[in-house]
Amino acid sequence: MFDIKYIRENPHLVKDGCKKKQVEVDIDKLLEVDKKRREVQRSLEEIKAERNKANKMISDATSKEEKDKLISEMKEVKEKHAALNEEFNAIDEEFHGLLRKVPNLPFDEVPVGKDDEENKVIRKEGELPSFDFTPSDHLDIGERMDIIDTKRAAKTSGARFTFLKNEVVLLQMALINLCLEVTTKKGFAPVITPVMLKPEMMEAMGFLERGGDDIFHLENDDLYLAGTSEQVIGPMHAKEIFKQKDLPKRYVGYSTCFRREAGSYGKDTKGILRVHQFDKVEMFSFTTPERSKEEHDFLLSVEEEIMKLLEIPYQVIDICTGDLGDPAAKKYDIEAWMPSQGKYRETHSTSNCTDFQARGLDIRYKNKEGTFYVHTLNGTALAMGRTIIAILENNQTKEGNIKIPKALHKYLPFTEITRS
RNA sequence: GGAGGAGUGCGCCGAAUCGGUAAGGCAGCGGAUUGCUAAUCCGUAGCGGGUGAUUCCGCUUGUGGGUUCGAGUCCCACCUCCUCCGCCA
Repeated sequence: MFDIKYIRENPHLVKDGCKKKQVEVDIDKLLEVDKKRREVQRSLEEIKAERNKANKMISDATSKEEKDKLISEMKEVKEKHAALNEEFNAIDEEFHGLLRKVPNLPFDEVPVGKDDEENKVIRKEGELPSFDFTPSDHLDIGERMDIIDTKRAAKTSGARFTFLKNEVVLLQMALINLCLEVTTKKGFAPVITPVMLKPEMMEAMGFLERGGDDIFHLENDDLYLAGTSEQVIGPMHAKEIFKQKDLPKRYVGYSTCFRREAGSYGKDTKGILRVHQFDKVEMFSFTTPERSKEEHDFLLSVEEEIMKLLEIPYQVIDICTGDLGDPAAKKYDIEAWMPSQGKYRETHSTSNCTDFQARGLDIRYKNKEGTFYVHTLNGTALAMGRTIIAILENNQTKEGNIKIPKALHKYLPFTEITRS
């Protein structure tokens, strides 16, 4: 949720930010409703004060006649109060409906652009592999070696599902272990999260207003399936107040993630790049506002450290305003090199959501000066499916084997995937 | 799924008769004082509104409704936790 006070004081900055994000919100209407709402609230408070006073008199009254007289007078006030209350509820609902539509604003330094075409490459790392043969794509490798089976998954579950099998299962466990080792050494507390969460929490995290189509909803129980453990780790501390000395509070979550991939029909239909279900290790930080930019750089540095350990060539992207989600003020993606496609594809994403989610979740921190909203940040430590693709494709040999990156050797009983 | 019990101000504990308008304690934080591994004393809930500022007003007893002049207290629905039964990896 965005800060209404800021909107009142800086309406054109907010309008400008919404425009940059390609989001349509009627800020003038919001301010008009806000003004009306406060007026109604004021008269409501006056009438409540009147009732409180009169009720005190009634409880202090000594004679029955006096009491009855006061009570009969109060019946009228009660009706006036009820009418006013109804008016307030209606306008309050309209107000929150409009306020919910306001996204977080991008930082000034975020490149302005319409869509992902205008994202900026910040840097490239790692050397691209050169093959003296035509590299196979991950699905060919996977089927040949019997480590990925999307055909049978289609039979059991439908399109965009997969069975991971044999060595790739152990590879995934090794990847999880590597991530947990790197992150816990840096002070992230590991957590396995629920994968279902309540509508109000999903809403507070800023995922429902736009982008709700991508989320699975369990009708019978009115619960959402998490698209990332970020959506669950934020609400973990809802309605809590941290002490400043306990910040930054860092978690590394491991969970299965679910996405409907609505609107991506026909896109990346082959293999396991874009599936309804995958596992992911996710970092999440609660910080003070002063520290959030520094924390964002830190999360990015952890992502890069893991990519370097895995020896996967990648590029870092500064996401432009039009491609930012509602809750984010700034976002970096990491894209890994996929030899079969001859391009970089997204594997990581890290966002600074400033106080946008914290306000909705009511998560604050306290110091000598007072109580303030925290900033929340998230970042992918490692998304399993896509990283597995990068490892399979970048490390294939002429003989048709897959070399495992050294950093994973200590977690595995093999250093190469082979088929004789 | 069935039966019973519970939820009180960032945290922990906890009082409030027949409905009369949220005591108190601990912790934490701020301050004072003493002076030495600490003790004592004072202050301190949050949010919203309003004001130049202070005073001030309103809301909040798990959540949302209802009854009433007035609800922590009575009624309804829901949430969470505990106990028992049933089912179950």
